[in-house]
Amino acid sequence: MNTLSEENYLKCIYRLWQDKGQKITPTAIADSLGNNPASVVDMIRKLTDKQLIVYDKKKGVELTPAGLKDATLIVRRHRLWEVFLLEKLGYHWDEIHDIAEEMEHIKDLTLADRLDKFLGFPEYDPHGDPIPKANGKMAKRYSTTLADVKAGGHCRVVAVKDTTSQFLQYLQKLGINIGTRIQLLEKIAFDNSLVISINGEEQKTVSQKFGESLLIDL
Amino acid sequence: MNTLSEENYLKCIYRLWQDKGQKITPTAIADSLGNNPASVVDMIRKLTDKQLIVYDKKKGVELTPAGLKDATLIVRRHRLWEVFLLEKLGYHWDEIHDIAEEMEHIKDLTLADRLDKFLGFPEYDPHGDPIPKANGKMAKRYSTTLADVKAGGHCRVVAVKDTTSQFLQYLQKLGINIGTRIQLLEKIAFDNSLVISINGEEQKTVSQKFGESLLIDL
DNA sequence: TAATAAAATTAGCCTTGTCTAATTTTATTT
DNA sequence: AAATAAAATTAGACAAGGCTAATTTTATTA
Repeated sequence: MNTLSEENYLKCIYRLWQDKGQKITPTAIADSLGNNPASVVDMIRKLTDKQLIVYDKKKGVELTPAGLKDATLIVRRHRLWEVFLLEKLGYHWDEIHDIAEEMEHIKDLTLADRLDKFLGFPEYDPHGDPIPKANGKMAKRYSTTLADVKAGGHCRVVAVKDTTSQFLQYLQKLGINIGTRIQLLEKIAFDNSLVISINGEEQKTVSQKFGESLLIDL
Repeated sequence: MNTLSEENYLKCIYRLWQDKGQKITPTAIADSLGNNPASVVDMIRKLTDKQLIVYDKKKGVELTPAGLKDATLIVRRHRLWEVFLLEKLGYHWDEIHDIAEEMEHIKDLTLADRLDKFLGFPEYDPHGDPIPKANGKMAKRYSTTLADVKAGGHCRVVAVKDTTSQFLQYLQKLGINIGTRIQLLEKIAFDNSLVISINGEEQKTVSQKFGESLLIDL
């Protein structure tokens, strides 16, 4: 059984691994969790002792099969609770992440599976992230962002890479949801700002950071 | 905001206060939580500093209005989650207490109210305990136990005072649920054992402890 | 009331998970 | 390759929340 902290580290490592497939360093983990690198080094030792990760100076941190299993279950619970909070309790898009952050740690062997069934076995959570199945498999993860689209190209929003309420509320204000169609009218060479048309309506300009936070399907 | 530990102490004090209306001593709290009295003394200091309790050697520990409010909310959340786990996720009577014990600590301002609405504003939880309303008020709590019934008397089970799986599974085995009708046929003078007839069927003998754990309405 | 038992409290220690500051190792740049 | 910058690590500290052992209070009983 893992502690709350251990679970948060596992989830963080899992996310970093999925996000980039790059080397996961103590500093990267520290930045991601807002912790001090010294604390991360301590936890790396603990998780290594528990055989949930392997740490190699060259390769960085990697999840072992056992660690991946644990991390996947945490992510599964997180995303299922997000669906529950939105669909059953009527929360908004931008309110659910932090609550699910707490609920994902509820430990009961059958809870995730029961919740999954109760919700009708959803494939994606409200942010467009695929929900791992009981066996660990999950639907396709999209990786192309709005920033990757060529000028003139059309696309459809399928997920958000950033689940902060700042970003989600901004999206709401712009009228963007999962499924919204966007045309990229122009890329401003100076700062990579993007001029877009949302659902065929009047054009708006958004930043490069914005574009990189929106996952799309062409 | 209270820590997990503080919340558990508040809930414990609330329960002891409701159970007996007796003086709540450090030892009583320690016994109830399975902690050492020394630890309890530490926490009494913390909760006193936060003005959630008042401790007087003569009167014992008492919740302040602020402490009562916090404790009531924790109990409200616990009992609502129990209803959810039983009714929506299909858990059994004896499985829900421990899970709700974790879920009651999820902190979100509107969560309890949304859950309450989603569940249809239940008055009682699956163990027959009244669920505090958003304003802190709650339906009647029963206090008469099967052990209080006179020989020959009839009664109806309305709640359980003990929510351990040991007790609940025993009840299940005997075919006793909330609403079950019981006739007390005889009290054995020697050890206060109770000879009962469940739903008018063949008689069974149960202990005094058993009788004191079952709340009934005459 | 004195003796004894029980309860409460204090003192000091432990573990978890965090931190800062100092040091060592590794990378990068000149 | 040497100098410098960045990253990793170690050492030592701290807060929370628990413990044991010892001591002081408070109750109870002879």
